[in-house]
Amino acid sequence: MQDNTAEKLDVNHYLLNGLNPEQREAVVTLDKALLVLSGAGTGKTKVLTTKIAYIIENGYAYPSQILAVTFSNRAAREMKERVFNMTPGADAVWLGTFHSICAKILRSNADLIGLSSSFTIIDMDDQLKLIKQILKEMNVDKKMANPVANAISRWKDKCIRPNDLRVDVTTVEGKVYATYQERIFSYDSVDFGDLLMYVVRIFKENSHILQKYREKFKYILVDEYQDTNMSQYMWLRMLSPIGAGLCCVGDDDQAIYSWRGAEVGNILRFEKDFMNTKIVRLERNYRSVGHILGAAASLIAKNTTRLGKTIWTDGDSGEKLVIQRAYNGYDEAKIVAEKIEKLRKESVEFGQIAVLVRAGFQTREFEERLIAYGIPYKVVGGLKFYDRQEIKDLIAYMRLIYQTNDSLAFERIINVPKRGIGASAFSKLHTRAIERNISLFQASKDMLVENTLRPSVTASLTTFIEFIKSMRKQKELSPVEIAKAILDETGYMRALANEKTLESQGRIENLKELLIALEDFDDLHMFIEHVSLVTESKRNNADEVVSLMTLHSAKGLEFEAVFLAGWEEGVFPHNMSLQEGNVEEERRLAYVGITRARKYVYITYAMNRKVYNQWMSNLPSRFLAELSPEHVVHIKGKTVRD
DNA sequence: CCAGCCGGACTTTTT
DNA sequence: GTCCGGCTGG
Repeated sequence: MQDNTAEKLDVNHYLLNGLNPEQREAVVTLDKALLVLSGAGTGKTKVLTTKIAYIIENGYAYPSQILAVTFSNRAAREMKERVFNMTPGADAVWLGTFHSICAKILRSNADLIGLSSSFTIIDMDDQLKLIKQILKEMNVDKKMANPVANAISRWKDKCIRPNDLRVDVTTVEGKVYATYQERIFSYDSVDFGDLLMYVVRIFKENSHILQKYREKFKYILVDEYQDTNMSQYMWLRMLSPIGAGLCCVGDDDQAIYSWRGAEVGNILRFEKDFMNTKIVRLERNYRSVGHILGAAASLIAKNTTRLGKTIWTDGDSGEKLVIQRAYNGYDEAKIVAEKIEKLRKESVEFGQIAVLVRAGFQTREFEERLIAYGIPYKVVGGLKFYDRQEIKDLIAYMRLIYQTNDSLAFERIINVPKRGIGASAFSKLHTRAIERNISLFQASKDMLVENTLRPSVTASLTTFIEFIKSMRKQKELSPVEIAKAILDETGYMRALANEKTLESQGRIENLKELLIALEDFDDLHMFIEHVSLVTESKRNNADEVVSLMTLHSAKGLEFEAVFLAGWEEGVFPHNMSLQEGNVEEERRLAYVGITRARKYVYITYAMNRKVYNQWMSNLPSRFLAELSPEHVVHIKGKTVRD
């Protein structure tokens, strides 16, 4: 345009270096609603990060005018790191998960919903507790808690509120939903689904707010678009009604979250939804050898509802996929462990090896074998650091100190460590809180004034309440100091130390670890926000250990060698999916699994397997037959038994 | 109120 | 098998 064109071209040139033509096109296309269909291993993160840098470096927008949303914290972190390396000033970019971005927006507009800006974000644990509570009041079997929690989440995924006609109030789920929503609101809390639902509602009901954000975000980038649910879609459509400046990256072949409310339809419908759209396909794969890509392509081709794309490489065809039959689950784990040892001798690092399974519980059998073989491993996505009992206890104290209305936190710790306030005393407090629609903390204070509780309960409840109050007063304390005071003054640490078991030892270690992590935070609120939204601990990344995880949590990762275990009908594809008639999603899961590998894929299946303490024989997974024969080798061989 | 024992349910995937 | 929750006796 002007005299600085040459300079701009130089900048462009520098950033676009090393991109293939399609990637380049995806980066420089800014004036259209752009959908980047990005096959596995085709460099979508590279495109996204380069695009952000490109926008900033060329001055098309200020960093703060760019919104980039991902699904996982891992993806957000990776993107942040890579963008920062490319361009300074990128820290002003609104880059984060859907949930963290929404939390940010909701905090600055909480009053419009009737929440305080310091509302609490509750996790699934609290959610389930609350639902169980409500079920108990309704005299319904607690077994319903999980189905109810699920139903509520699915409604929220679609921005359906309790009074919506689509909620059938004659069902348990519908009834609980209304009470649940009232109760959680009275606690000044929101759950994951609320984060999106409330922001959508704010946008809908306050056009000036929506307008503000629309003007603010000149460019919106969305990662894993195939996994967006209805409320995320509504959210995006409101922020970018015609799709100007919108760039969605995704792969319909890797849509594996329908059970969580994701709608593949969103990506399939892209061209109809927005004006002036453009689709760029990234098909050139830089990750895997030819046989792996060939096998993956032949499998996914069996799906009927796809936009269609074929990943390819001009690199080596490499080794064929190995399919091996095992006599039973035990043998399967043994085969895998032995093969891992062999790979290690061929100098494949442990950190470059992953064992992927369909369901979380399947990791146990492999853990046992790996321990027996002395192979170091980690279970990814299993018990998360912030999910551990002792960590949640400590955080509950901090939550209560920060926000005394947080009755879920109150309930968690009122008798932890044991201070003689058991079920009966608690139930009195709870009843009072419900009757007057006040927090448990307030109810406690009231009942202490009335002095209607048993003397021993009065004494310890007073101590507890006073402790919380005094911590609240000491504003100058840092989060670490607060945490130390909690562990000390409540006797929590002492109680643990007295147990002297291996388990309590580990818990103490975990708490110490948390204290170290706490040093990164200057105020309590920042830390609480962090733990509410970030479920994984960032460490353990560089460990040279074998990764054990579900296919779902493997998405976005890559390894030199990948073991895909339990390929049997009923296990994978899973029975539930078969019943729901959702085999295509299982097939996509298989596709995701295979494409995690750079060089080696080993697929195993067991003829017999113990489920619920009962032996079952399963047929080999249908997916095995769907892999094009030219890319695989079968080893039916001997059954290895001890 | 609490510790310890017993019986049943559990297993799809998670921000 | 294991974990959780309910029941019972101290």
